Amino acid sequence: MIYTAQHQDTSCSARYGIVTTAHGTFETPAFMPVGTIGTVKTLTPQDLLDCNVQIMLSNTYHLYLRPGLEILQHFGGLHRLNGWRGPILTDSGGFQVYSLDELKKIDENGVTFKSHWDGSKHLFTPENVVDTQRAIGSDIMMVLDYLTGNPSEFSLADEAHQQTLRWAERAREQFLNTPPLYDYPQYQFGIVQGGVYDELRAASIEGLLKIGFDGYAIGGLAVGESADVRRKVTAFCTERLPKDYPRYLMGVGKPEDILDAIELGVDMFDCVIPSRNGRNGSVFTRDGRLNLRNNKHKQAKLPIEEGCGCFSCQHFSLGYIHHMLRVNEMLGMRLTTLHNIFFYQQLVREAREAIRENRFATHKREFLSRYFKETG
RNA sequence: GGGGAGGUAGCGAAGUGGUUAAACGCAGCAGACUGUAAAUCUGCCCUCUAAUGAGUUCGAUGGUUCGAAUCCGUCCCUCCCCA
Repeated sequence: MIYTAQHQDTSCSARYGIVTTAHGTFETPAFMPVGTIGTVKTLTPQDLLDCNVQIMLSNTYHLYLRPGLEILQHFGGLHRLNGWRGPILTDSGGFQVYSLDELKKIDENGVTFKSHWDGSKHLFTPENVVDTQRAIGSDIMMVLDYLTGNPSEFSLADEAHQQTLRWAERAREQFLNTPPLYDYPQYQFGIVQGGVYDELRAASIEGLLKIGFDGYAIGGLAVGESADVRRKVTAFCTERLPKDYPRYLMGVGKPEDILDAIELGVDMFDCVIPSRNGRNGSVFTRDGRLNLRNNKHKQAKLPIEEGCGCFSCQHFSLGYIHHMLRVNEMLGMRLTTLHNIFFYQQLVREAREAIRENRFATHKREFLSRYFKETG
């Protein structure tokens, strides 16, 4: 049991907890920045610590292709390769089934990808994805799942969820029958699929619980559906997932999406938004989103956000970061990424505080009211 | 003084008689980004219009032609080579 419940908010379903892994603990609700190929782009592990990151995410598909299993094992796992000594969760490559749509082929055995690097073919099975994550040495590994976009027809969503479930069973068996390659335990999460259909989500959860995992993820959301539908499906799932296991909403999301899901009882999140949007010049503040490349910021002497404790805001003006971005200096992307990751960590940190004080529902309302308020 | 090349929208640069308000790139203006094929992608970018649409353009001017950025004359201006 890796999840320790600490406090249940009395104003909603939000909860505060601690997850324990071989590389340390992290508090939930937690946000995991995405370091697909082994790094959160532009940041060092020390930067992540400075942003108060407690766990990062990486990707099995990408690491398998490069640097490859041999190198990963040569170094003794991803932690030793990339220098991040805290917990790491690896996605299975399941999302690539969705995002690399034209480069994949699915059958009962698994997924065949055409590498986006060189076009070479690679078979991913539920079993070898576990093996790969053993080589990576991630603290939490995800099962290989089959993800379709929303809306998907019932029949397709049904097929994907059933395939995911059969794969989950094989993945769990492989996990239980293989030892870790390094000297610490790893854990494995199952993934709920079923599109926007309650009936399928219910069946998916039932199947996963029967197999039994160390945590449960809600997959197949934030892939086209409206926020209302996402909220509805998320609520349906969190109500049925066991209380003593971590719940992870995969790929979500915007600050408002994360707060929504926390309120419904989700514990873990990951999303490329803070890092990718940062690189693209978009930053988050309490008063909403800002596009730093916009001309109106040229002369700004204040930091991105007054009072923000991040490295960027402590040392640089918005006008300077604007300039860095305009001239395509790497520092610009680094400073926006630093700010956004810090902002996201602050978002969940404040959520945790609010939960412990039984005021999360109010906290969320107040946050969103300011965040979406039109200023000027 | 002699010989050669050229002047196209903010810049660079296509186009050399009609489907050209004029390719493309850059710059500029905005928008998007949800388990990262993303330092990416979209849209706008002569003037007026919310839009449909209208108006004025390809150094200047005068011609040829049903029709010209594209052909001819004259002029202005750049750059290169030789003296």
